[in-house]
Amino acid sequence: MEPEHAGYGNPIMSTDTTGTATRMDPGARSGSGVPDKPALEGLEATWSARWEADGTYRFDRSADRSAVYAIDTPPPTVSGSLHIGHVFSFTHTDTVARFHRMRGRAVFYPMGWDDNGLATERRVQNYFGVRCEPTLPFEPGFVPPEKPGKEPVAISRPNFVALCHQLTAEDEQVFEQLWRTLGLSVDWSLSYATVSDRAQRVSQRGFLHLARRGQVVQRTAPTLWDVDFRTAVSQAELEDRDRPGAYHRLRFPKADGPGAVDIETTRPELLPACVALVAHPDDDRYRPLFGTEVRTPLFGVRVPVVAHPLADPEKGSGIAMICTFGDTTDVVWWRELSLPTRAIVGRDGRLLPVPWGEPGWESESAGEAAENYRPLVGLPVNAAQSRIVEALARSGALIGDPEPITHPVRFYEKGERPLEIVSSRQWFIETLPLRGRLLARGEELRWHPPYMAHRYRAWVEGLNADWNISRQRFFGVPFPVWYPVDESGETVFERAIFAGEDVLPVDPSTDVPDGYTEDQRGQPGGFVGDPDVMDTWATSSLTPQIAGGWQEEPELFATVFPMDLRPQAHDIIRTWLFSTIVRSELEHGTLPWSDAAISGWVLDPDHKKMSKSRGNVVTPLPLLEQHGADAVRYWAASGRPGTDTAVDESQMRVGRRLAIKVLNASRFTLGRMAGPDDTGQDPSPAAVTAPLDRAMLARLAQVVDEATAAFEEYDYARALERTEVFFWSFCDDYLELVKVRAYGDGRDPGPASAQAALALALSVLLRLLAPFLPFVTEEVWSWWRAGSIHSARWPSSEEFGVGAGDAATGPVLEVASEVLSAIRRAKTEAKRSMRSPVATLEVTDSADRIAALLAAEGDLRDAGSVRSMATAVTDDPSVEVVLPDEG
RNA sequence: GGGCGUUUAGCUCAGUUGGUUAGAGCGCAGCCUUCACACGGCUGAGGUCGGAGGUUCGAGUCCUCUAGCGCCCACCA
Repeated sequence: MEPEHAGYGNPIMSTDTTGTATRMDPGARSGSGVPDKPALEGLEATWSARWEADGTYRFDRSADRSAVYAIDTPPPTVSGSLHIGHVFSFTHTDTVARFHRMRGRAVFYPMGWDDNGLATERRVQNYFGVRCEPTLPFEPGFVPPEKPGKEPVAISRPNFVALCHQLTAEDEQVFEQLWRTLGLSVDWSLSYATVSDRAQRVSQRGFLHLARRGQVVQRTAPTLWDVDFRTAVSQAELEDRDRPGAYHRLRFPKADGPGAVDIETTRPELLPACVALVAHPDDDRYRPLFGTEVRTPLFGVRVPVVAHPLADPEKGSGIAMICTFGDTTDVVWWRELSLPTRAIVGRDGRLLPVPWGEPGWESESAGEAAENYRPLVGLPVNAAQSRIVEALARSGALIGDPEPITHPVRFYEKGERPLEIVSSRQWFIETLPLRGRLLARGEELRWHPPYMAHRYRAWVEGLNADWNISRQRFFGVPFPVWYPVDESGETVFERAIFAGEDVLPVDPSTDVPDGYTEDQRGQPGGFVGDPDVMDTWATSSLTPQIAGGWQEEPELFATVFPMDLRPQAHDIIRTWLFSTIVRSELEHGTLPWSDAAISGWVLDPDHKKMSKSRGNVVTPLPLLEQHGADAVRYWAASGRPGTDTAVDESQMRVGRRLAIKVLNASRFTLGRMAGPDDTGQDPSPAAVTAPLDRAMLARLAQVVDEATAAFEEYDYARALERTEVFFWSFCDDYLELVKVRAYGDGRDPGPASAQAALALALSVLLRLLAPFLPFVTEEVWSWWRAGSIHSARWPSSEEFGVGAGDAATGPVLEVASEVLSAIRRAKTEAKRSMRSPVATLEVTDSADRIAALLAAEGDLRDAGSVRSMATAVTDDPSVEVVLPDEG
């Protein structure tokens, strides 16, 4: 029993007033609290409300660390649409949470909302028809247009942020309702949002700690840049997309003397930004050129021919132009070869005006260069390319026709145009020096399934840049930093003024650093706030600290950190999982959790990846309404850990059938008992004496062990499968076999044994199924037990004691079931009713199996309506069923 | 280019240290209006386990090679 949750009482008394569809008129019930027509409809509403009211899933803060099971829940992006994938992976986590709760752990299972970042900004822009214009003043009482107009309304940053908060709050309500309907055993009192003050404090404090230790640095460096969003992005947010392009063969005349060098490029528009040509040091074709100079066509700039091992002799002409900056290889070359910078692409993706002939832009024909460049200024890179190719063709520097190719191009994962690389000032967490330690943490973490560790390792080994955490956006956690402005009005970035930890969170655009006053903002001798916000992962990487109350609730944090489980999907190993390990390593010198359970994707019914552009995204609510939460959970829990799984409504129908079977089999089982179960306790296994009953319990004990072992390894799918297989055979065979005997008055050893076995098995089976089907199991539990099944203890095979079978009773259930099947087969082939009698039954088999059969003879004869039965021991097993003549 | 996963009945998938005639559900067919369940039950027909080779008394299960599918990573001129 579970004395701490004895408050449920009997639902006949306590929930009839709710008038839910499952509740029949009390008069229609059988005596023991079992409804006559049990049904699934309405269970979600009834029980989710009840769990909330009773605090069934409330985390026990007084628990000892060793008794705590803490989950670092993935905060869903509330600005995204509800997605069946959420239901899938959150169900997996929930089954694990319920398992550990039933095993007696205090489960720390918070819900987080990721309402940070670009996704929210975009949704707010579209939803309200507004755009953020940071130069505008705050407008108190601003109300957005009822319907978004054609032209977005420009509003101030504070107004924009307010709308972000408003919309995310509404979205969070929708999500929470979905989660409650799905039956997640979350402690809703622990919810957090990534833009909350608390999350901002943690983010800013984490940043300040890094800054104090010199682990975050500000640098002006070539930065991956999305020209549409006008923000920097990090390596983790890149993705490659195949795009059409073309090799253009360009001729560079030698600067001194006759001759020329031909190179190939897909980005001829970057020719004005060319700072060198590069070939492999061992490439004999170009070796004589190393150390010499060539002139860029059209612009007449002298650039050196240099050697670097990254140049691939096989690619193109084997010699490439280095521009500042076309891609990340250019950055490597530029850095390692100490080349000058000639940047021509602005932050808006258009070509900048440049001073030909002046320092850095020396040209042997500056006038001509300026003439050739002028038409390009202000053009987007694509248009500039067309224009410059025309000019190159006219000048004779373009050799042959461009050769179309398809090649991978870097994009921001949420972006629509290829990334450019611009030089800008950004905050970086220095991850490159950490690689060794991060790899070791990856080894230390227990991955489920284990092969997911490869993805992490590949990512860490492939790191080529520190983590840029600055974003030039509006809605996010600001950096708690200001900079002095010197007397000449220049910002002195080198002397950053950090906020004190006691005043967090701060917004440097409205708060003032110590020693200054607001009227000094932006003035010579005054200060300016850091205009950027943090990368969304800079906050999400701290979810264990945010949820666990780091530095705010020290006792809580000590109790839950390091956490036990990080559940997440495999697509964000390189972002969320990686960045969380980085932050924990730097701040705490430990893993943030011991285990990571990686779930797969949900694919559409045709096994295609779901995406908005394909229009095949499946929303969960209609499925929950049609099939019921337990059924949808059944489908989700059938997906093996880490495996991509298709939306499969037929699986949901199977789940629904299972849930209904639980209702009916429970009703039947409880109806077999001599009277209402007035003890509220499982019967003693000692009461189970009949060999068939003992054999059934022995098999069930194995199932308990298997399910427990599977859950301990996070293999909820196996636990479900083992339980389910047993449950169906329990219904189809065992229940049929004991049906008649269990009708007895309970005083004979036979009926008493059957009734005890039924009650014990039902109690165990409901508990095994509770993590998967929380609603229907709770409903049935409420018919005959006090308290929530979800606070009941997980079954253990030790509970069965003497009830667990021994070798002698082992095959009884198996043999009896097989012979019963043979009887059914005979009746089916003869097209008889299953109730029709069997005249004689003759069974031959080995001595052991015949003995087992005889041990269940009475049950078998009852179940099969067998009039006469004969057995013989032979080496040739057979079952002969003789039906009486018809009529 | 490197790596990971996957390939078992029409479909979706189990198959845990290699061991008797390869399992389930769905779908399909037939039967049963059975007193827990027609949102049901029973029974049945369907695979030789992607391909080739090897190890072994014995392989879906281990090894090698190979093909298809999916994914991850990569310096993408």
